[in-house]
Amino acid sequence: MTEQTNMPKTYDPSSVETRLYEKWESEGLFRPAEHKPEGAKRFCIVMPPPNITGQLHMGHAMDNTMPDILVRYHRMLGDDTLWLPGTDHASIATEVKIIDALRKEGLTKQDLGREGFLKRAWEWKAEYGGRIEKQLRRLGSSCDWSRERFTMDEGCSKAVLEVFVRLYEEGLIYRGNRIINWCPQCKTALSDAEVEFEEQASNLWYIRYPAEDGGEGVIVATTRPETMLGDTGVAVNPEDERYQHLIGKNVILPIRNRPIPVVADEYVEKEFGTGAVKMTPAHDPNDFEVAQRHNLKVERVMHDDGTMDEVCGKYAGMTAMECRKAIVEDLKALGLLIKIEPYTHNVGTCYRCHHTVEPLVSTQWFVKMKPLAEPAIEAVRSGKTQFVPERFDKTYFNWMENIRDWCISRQLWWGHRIPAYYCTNKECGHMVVAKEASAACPHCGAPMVQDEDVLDTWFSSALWPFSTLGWPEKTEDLERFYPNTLLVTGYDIIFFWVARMIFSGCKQMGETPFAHVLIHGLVRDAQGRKMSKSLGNGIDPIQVIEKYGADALRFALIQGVAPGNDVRFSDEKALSARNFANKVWNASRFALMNLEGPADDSLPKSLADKWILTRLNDAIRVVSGHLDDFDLAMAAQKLYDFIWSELCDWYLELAKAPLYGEDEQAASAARATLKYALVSTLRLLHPFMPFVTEEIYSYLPDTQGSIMVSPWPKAGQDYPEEAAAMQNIMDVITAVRNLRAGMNVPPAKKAHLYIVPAEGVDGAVFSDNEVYFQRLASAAGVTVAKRDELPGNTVSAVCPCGEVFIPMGELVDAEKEIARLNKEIAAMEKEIARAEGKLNNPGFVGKAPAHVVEAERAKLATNRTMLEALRKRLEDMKAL
RNA sequence: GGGGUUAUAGCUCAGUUGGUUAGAGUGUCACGUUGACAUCGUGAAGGUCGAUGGUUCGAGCCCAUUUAACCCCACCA
Repeated sequence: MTEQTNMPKTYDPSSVETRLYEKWESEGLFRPAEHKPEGAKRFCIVMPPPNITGQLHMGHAMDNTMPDILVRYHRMLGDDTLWLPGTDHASIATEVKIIDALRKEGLTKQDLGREGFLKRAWEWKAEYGGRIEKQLRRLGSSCDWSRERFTMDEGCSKAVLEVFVRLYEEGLIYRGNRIINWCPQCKTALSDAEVEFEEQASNLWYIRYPAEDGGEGVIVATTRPETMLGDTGVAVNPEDERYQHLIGKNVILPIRNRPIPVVADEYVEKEFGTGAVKMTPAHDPNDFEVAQRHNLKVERVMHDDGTMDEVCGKYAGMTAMECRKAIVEDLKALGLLIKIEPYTHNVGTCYRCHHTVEPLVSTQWFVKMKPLAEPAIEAVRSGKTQFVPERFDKTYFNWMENIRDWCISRQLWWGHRIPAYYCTNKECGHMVVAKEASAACPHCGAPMVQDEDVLDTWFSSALWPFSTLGWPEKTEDLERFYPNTLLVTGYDIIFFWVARMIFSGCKQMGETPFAHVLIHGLVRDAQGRKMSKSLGNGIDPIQVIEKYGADALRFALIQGVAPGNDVRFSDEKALSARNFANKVWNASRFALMNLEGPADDSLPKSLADKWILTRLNDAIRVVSGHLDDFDLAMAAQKLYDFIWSELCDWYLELAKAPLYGEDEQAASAARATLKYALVSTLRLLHPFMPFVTEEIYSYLPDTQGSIMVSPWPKAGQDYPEEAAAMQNIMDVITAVRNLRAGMNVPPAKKAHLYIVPAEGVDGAVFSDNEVYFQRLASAAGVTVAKRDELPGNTVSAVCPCGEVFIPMGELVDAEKEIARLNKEIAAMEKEIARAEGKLNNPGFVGKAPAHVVEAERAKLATNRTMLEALRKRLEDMKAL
């Protein structure tokens, strides 16, 4: 060792990560240049904004690790790189949390009033909004915090107003009384996307609706007897012979004792139930549509809180469940309940509180989707936006092509208030939609009041790729970074977010918001279960960072994951990644101990030097290629293999010879290569493991500034011949190790090697590089020999480049050696037979590409030589 | 009902446009502390790539059928 290094023996992430991040941030390294550099390519990503109420979870860790790798890569490439962070106000999720907090103080949101509640919400945002940002920093996210945005900040709110008014004026936003999903718990409307279906065991109740003329009438089957109070008709299939006589007539709705018409509609399946369906247009989406076609009345029978309303008479005030019970009892008493069948069906629930959703008719605001969906479908169909992996475009098309109008109003307070103003004069009733509040009605002059509702939280996040860049103003950032290059997010929010950003971008900007959408899967627990609060199986990324370091967490998240697939996260994975970081640390530590002294790049390079430089070039090409394809897992795998199996296991060991040797020139050349290879490798690894690479970089001599703004490595000169020669040496070393291990020879016991080169292999390569065998194969020395010059009592191995013999004296067990040789011969014969079969096949020789055939021939020739050597060797052994 | 994913070593998973004798991590076994690292090194054992059929000179990879598990959408009351 020429020099002690002050690098600690093991890498301790906790002592460096925060310090490095603060340094990066304070030096402004996350920010793009003031203005776009001449000729630079754009690389821009907007961060999926986490909810302000949220705590960092593995989904966020994935959402941020992947872009960070790509952003750091492109920054090093010299691209005009921006990663824009921000947070989401998460209307319903936040409001629910605040209401929970209020309840603990014995308060309701009504107690505070709208203004008081919003004040409270902003305080909440100030308190918790910062938490997630701090946590994102711990991951190493190199986003430009100076451009950080919030969906309810002034600029984003302005964008929301602009879009709402524009769409309204074009007739793409309208207010209507339609059937929507209502959450009785959250007391708000929901969009279709916000309803999750759950399978529930229930019953199918068969109820008789007698005919008006006193006949038998019809039996309907229903899963929701309580909604019969709102029935305004019965539907049958037009072709159903059983009911022809009833079509156009009335039946009597029991309990309410009113006549309702029987209508014929294709929607009804003859085979299901009785083939007759009760129509409750106000509380069932399908019934609502049938009712539209047949002019059936729409009558609500339920309050917004899910209890039965006044028209229900004695049932008023009951919950749906209480009412169901009572109705069933009453129908039974009336003799109209025919039978009850067990039945399992899907029930819609609220995606936030999981309360059963009530479909009901209500006046809400909607976005007319068809005209918006078309350009958005085209954007993906034409390839202007590409999903990676591609298969997710199917998910996207399927949704976009079957899209229904988007209910955007929410009966909440926390969010963007709908910019609609109503005249308080009931007789006038004029409505104005405008960016500026209207104080007086333009028609009658009466005071105006603003709509009470706020917008779906996804309405504002749909604008994120451009609202964050300053739109609707024509800012330099908008010009410079729109369209974004890439969006990275999980497949679970393709509908909620990705799809809506695409149509919003197409509509407002006239251009799709991003060229690529990189989709990742869910992070699951070690058993493959979805992480959830109720299961309590969530893994906290911060705890993983504290235990193993952010680099380890990042690496564990992307390593060995096929694109778009779910990932199982386990402690073992993080441990393995931590060990890799430590390996890199120690390899660097070794290098640093030996970099003291001249390092002359112009001196003749050793075989090992030329080999590692060639392998490094390969790593540079492969890693860059995978990053260009967004294949982070493959890039990480290549780095792992190159660093551990080639750089550390071979090159560092090989380099010890010149580094510890007497030859100053050789040492100088080795230092030059070692330094170059190490710096290049650290740069390649930096996007994946930013902290450990930066920390090492700071210890290296002659490196200035931060590794994160150092240039991405470019492949240099290749040395194919020397690399092949080195590979031959490595093959022999491996064979020798193999032989020795087979005989349990301890490393301390050195042995002389006799190498008989194969035809066409220059033996000088082995003798000139004797030192490699001494260091790595416990060799006392190497003699390049002819077969007839060999000593007796040897064990041997056959490599493609020749044979190696080790005289092991009494250690040689002839019987064991013969058995081993027989085994090898058998394997070789099998392989030769395979190759011969292939090459004797005229189809293969005729149709396979020339290089494949050539490779097969070359291999066969080598194998034949090896087989011959093995047989000879067997003869010799038997002769002993 | 429609769409999608997964099935490869004991376990967890990779495997790029079809082309050497299918890889890694982890676990197991043997040996080892050789002047970066035991968070390590060397070596070994371990797989008829879910099944069947097809296309092809050649299939883990492409096609069809099939079995099993899972996910998303639709929502026959």
